[in-house]
Amino acid sequence: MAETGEAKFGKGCHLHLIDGSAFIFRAYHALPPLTRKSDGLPIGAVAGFCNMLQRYVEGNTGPDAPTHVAVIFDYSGKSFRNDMYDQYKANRPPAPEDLVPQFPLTRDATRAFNIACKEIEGFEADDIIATLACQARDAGGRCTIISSDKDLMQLVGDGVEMLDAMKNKRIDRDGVHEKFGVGPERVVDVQALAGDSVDNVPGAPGIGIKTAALLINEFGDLETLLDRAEEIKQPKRRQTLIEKRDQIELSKRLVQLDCEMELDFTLESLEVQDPVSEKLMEFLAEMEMRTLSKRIAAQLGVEAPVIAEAPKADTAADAPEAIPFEVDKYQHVDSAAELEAWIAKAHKRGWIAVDTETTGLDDMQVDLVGISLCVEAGDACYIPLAHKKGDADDLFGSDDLADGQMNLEEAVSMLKPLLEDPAVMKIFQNAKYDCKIFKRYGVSVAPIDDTMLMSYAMNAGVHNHGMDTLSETYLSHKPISIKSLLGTGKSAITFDKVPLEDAVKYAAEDADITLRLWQLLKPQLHQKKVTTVYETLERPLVPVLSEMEMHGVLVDRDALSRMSNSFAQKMAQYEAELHEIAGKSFNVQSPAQVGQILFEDLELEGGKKTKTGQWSTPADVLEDLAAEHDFPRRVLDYRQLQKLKSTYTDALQDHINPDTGRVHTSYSQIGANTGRFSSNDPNLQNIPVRTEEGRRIREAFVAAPGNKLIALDYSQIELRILAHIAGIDALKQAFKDGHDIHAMTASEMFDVPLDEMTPDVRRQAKAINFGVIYGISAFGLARNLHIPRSDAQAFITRYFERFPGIRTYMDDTKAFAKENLYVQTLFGRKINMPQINAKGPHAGFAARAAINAPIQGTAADIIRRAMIRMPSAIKGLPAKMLLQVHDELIFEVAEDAVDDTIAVARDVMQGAADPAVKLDVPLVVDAGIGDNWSEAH
DNA sequence: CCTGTCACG
DNA sequence: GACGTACGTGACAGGG
Repeated sequence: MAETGEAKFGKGCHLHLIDGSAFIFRAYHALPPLTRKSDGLPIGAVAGFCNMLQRYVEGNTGPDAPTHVAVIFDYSGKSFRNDMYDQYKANRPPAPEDLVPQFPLTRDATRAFNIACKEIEGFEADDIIATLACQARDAGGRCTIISSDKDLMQLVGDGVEMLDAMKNKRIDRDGVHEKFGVGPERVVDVQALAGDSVDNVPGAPGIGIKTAALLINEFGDLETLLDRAEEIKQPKRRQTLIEKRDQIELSKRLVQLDCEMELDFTLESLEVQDPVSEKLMEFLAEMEMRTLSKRIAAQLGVEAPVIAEAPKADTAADAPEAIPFEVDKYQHVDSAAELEAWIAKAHKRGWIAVDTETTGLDDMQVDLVGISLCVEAGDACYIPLAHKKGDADDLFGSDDLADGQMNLEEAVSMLKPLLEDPAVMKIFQNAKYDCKIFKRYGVSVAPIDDTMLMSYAMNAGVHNHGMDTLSETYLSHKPISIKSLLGTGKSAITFDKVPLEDAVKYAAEDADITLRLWQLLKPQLHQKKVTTVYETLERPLVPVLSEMEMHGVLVDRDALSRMSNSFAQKMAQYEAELHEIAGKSFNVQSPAQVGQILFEDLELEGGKKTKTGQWSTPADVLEDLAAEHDFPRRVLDYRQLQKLKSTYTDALQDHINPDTGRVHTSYSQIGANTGRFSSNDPNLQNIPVRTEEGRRIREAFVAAPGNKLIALDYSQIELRILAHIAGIDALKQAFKDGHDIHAMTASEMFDVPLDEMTPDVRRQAKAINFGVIYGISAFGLARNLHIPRSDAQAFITRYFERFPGIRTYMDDTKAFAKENLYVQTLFGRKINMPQINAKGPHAGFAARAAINAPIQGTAADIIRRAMIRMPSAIKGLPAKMLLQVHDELIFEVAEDAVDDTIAVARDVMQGAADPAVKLDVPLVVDAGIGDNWSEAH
């Protein structure tokens, strides 16, 4: 194998840069829509792409053969050029549906060919190509750009040439002159004038390439031409150049490629590598490309893989020869040489399963204890790094490190290049946790796959997605329990106290299981048609959420502490009053004791018992009783303060991280079956807002000095989605016209003209609108509005008369769910409904969930898409995305960038459904600014 | 560990 | 005809 990364790129070196996107699109259009036999995954473009790569590799002989090579891809999403001109590439149609899942596969293909594969967020492939070509030229080497894209022609010259792979034609200075009528250094000037309808570069109207070249050749360059435009003889042309000067200058900036990007890799790292036949054959076999694998096998002189005709096995039960779990075979790695061998294995294979062991569960505070790796099922290792010496005499163990461990810094620095290598897939169970740990040790892990997220994309609603569940379900294997190593409760130890021998078995097994799950689940994504969901709505969120969580939000501890004290005083007073009224001392915090006093001592009417036989004392019951007696009112007052104090003003202080001084929640992508996130430790998605007292807690969430908090929230997003999905013209029109949707509903239902609308009528309509989203029932509506059930039923009947499409949507959705056992969002997320055909009391429950899930889930998908695009959109602004609360995003922004950030973030949020889904209703985002969350909201 | 209660969208 | 229901979450306290 070639030695990597040492020989300096310079004279005699020849860099090949392949325009990956051009390859993909050419392959896609050149081939019929082939699909993988076993599961129907579209692979036409991948097959064509592999073919082209193979032909390219085969042709690499003779004087033009490269010493260095990379395939460069466009990073999906917007580039920095959209910041200059928001219409840039705006009339590009979205990629065809069956091409989208093939994009990541072409990256996999490139890695399988052992060719470097590069893409950088916020930049186009052309800019990376430009930067590398310039670097190669400046180092005295040659560069060949394999592309026929005219935008790249500006780079030609001084050792840089282009190669049109289709026509096998080299393009040098003369070739560029032939195309543009000017030399490479003036190409951008011609393009600036001629514009480009494909990329939506405006240019000068009425001027094409021919005229542009004429003008440039006459005046020398664009700047001179524009300065001396008065001298142009043709009146029309003269006028255009004078009037459209700004537009032309913008066009030049748009077509000018960036030669000075900061790259996180060097030319040397692109050195040509020998093909690794196992890796390539594995990939081709997975894609079930028989002909191509035979051809390439023959070329490499290896055995072609046997590709079965039958579909792949689904679960362990179907797998004929499952490799057994043998924990005694796992390797204990304690030397650099052993670790080096594992790293080499991973490079050769192109993937590796990784798991970290730490001293606890808080990824912002715990220490790394060890790392386990697995490349082949059954063959895993554990690298203990910070285990403590066990000391039989000392109950508390020892602070000394145990023997048989590598130095932590050394191991991490050895693993860093592998973990950051774009050509090697890193596989995790719950990647966010491990990635955050690694980030704290200076490693930015990418690319990643996550078996937990795969399971969620396929089986949300069917089972949970923890490793134990997945292992038992899919591998028929019960993993070693962590409790058996750590114990439980007060006597539990941390992982660094676990003896090495036990730790190796447990930790390596986790990596082994993760790898096996990945091998099993990854192909199932296609079978279940959720590859796009996984690739576009799940996996890209891992780095986004990691960054938000690690940044955290600033909380004013003193403000919380003052509130706690004030609440405590009031509570003591209320407690005394309650004891006085009851005539005895009791625990106000015990619902059982409160119930006894209410319904037995005070003999109030209307009490109900819970299923455990206790008196039930929820707020709405106490609210009703408050009309007759002071006692229930005071209990409500007490409970409110108790809630605010224990859950918020006290608990939040404990969550302030001592190192950062900020609060770092953790979001769970799999927390809700609908696609919503959940937030925990602490939950920052349920900070009070509905009462005056509660809102004061939001005042304690503050911006750092010199900054503001801004909050952007989707207005009525679920109702808008309902209007779209159910196709309700009246609702859609009202949203388009920007009308008050609840007033409009009320007007329709009760025949009240809008200008005679009363707040109460509007309030009732609002309750009905929300009821519809939840799968309305007369009981629920009646309880919410405090009206008789018959009245509620009449409202609902009336509503369905006026909006028959809503009933159709509900009926259709229920029918779909019963038939398919799942429902779907507009973006293809599946929410499984295994209970939908259950009889008995659960039936109504499942039906309402089925009605709600596509609406709530589509809204969740939309804000997920916005969040994924946000980091690149706000890059360059002094702004950080901090929090998500279902339909709201909160940012911390330097004061002078508040307006810019709102403009950019609002654009991203309002356009988040595009281009995958064209909504019939506009999405509207409201924004607030403040020194704290209360002001911003 | 489960239940009841209540905070949010 | 009765039953029990608005959809989705997480945290805390009480009590066994």
